[in-house]
Amino acid sequence: MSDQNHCRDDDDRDAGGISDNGDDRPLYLRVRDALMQRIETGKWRPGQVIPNEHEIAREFDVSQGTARRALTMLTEIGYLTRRQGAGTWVQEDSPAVRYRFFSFYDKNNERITPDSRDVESTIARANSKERLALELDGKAKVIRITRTRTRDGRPFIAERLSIPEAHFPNLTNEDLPDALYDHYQKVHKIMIVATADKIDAVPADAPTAEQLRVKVGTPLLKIDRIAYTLRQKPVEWRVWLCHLKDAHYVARM
Amino acid sequence: MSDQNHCRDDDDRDAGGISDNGDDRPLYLRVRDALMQRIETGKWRPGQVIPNEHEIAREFDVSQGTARRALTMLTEIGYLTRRQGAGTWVQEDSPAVRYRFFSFYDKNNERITPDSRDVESTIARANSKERLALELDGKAKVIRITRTRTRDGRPFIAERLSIPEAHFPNLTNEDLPDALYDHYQKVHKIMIVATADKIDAVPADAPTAEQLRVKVGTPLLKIDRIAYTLRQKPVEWRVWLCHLKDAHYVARM
DNA sequence: TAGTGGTCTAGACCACGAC
DNA sequence: TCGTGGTCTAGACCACTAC
Repeated sequence: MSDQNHCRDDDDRDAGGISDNGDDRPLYLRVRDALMQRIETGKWRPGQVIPNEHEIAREFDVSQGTARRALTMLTEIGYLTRRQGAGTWVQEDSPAVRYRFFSFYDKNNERITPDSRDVESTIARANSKERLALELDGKAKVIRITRTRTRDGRPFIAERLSIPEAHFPNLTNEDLPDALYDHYQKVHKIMIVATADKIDAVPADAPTAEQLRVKVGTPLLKIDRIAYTLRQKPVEWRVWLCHLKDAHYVARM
Repeated sequence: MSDQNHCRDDDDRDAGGISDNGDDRPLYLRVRDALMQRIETGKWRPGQVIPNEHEIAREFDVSQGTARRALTMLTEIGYLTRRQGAGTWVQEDSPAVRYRFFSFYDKNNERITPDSRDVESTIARANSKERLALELDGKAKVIRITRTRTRDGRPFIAERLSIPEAHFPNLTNEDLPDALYDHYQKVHKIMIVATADKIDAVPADAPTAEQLRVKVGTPLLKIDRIAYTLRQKPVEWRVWLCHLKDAHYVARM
């Protein structure tokens, strides 16, 4: 705890607050991360109402303003929803949340929620591109997954992705749902909070053309994505090749 | 001013603070907008140091925390830069700022700053797509601009855009620089703070192929963008057709 | 009506930067 | 050393929601 407050009694440190354990970051960050952990580990479940800011302040032995700052940050990154007069909840686990990084919309500007098929996964030593993308050392292994994403039963995205095997033990033995980021969070306690996409247009090569049922040379949208955790660590590299008939990818700045 | 503060004297209202003038929004928003206006109108110029938060608080007759909140918001949207121990400045007018919405990078992940040529502009009654995109009524006029964006002298983007004539008087008589958003702000006091891009891959048609010096049918990246002011008003619709050899568009979420 | 989040204040100490 | 922004507190009132 900080000693900078002139009003508090320094003798009661660690009598209910969060211990500093060598963590000299500001209080609001420590409270934020402690609350975040409760959400990520499922102690506080989606949809659940959490204690009000007075109670949180008392629990961590900080002022209401500091607790509030932590809660505001968690609201901004989408972990929490707050409503004046009502309370604070963990963000609902809706399709809109599960697919919030799947930024494809149809011609009516409604979000597309895809299905998947032909899922295949293998484990291998990371190649040079994977080591660069995922910041891995020479001996690291990766899990490679390929899928065909479909929309109303028709293939529209050829997907291939790589993730560090060390972070996702046993993943190859699990049933993989369509929404992988959601799966990472629930099963592997890894939350994706940011992505960086490199985008270009490319002609379809022969295998991709067959996979997406288009002619060779058809213009495809290529999206090359790195996904990051809150600590800015890259944990997934994926490439999408998309044939978006009557649809589009949306980017906001 | 608010009456909710138990410590302040209600009789000194409007004796130096910001008047409410029917504006019942929170103080921090009123202070934010007042400061923003000074930046947008050029009263505070890029690179200039502005008064510290105590002085701003005193000027607007609010607490330091309230002034701070306004300053923090302006920092988050890129109007200001703050450095502990040093001070607060209006954001420098660098190429990185001028082209911050031009999100193209080369193969070394360095930002591309384009040139322009073959600029043409006309004024016309808005068509139905323009009325929809820019939220205009039936009689509104628009300025249409077409340009070829070049990189090291070679064309790589075919650009066409529409803006409401009412917001940009005399623009067709002005020398247009490469960075239009910067021009909008400096000359027309309209600041672009957000964009929404719809993205897809399309084959090059004949005129575009000639403009970009590629074969008909070459895959092009198509970016369909609406640009918004801080008040969420759409003020520009632009379409880019891009042939990105050894480059890519970047989107972050 | 009770309880929640939202706004606001006054004032303290700390970390950092310029001199 | 002095001035700046950054953190933190304690406590007030307001606006809204659920009961």
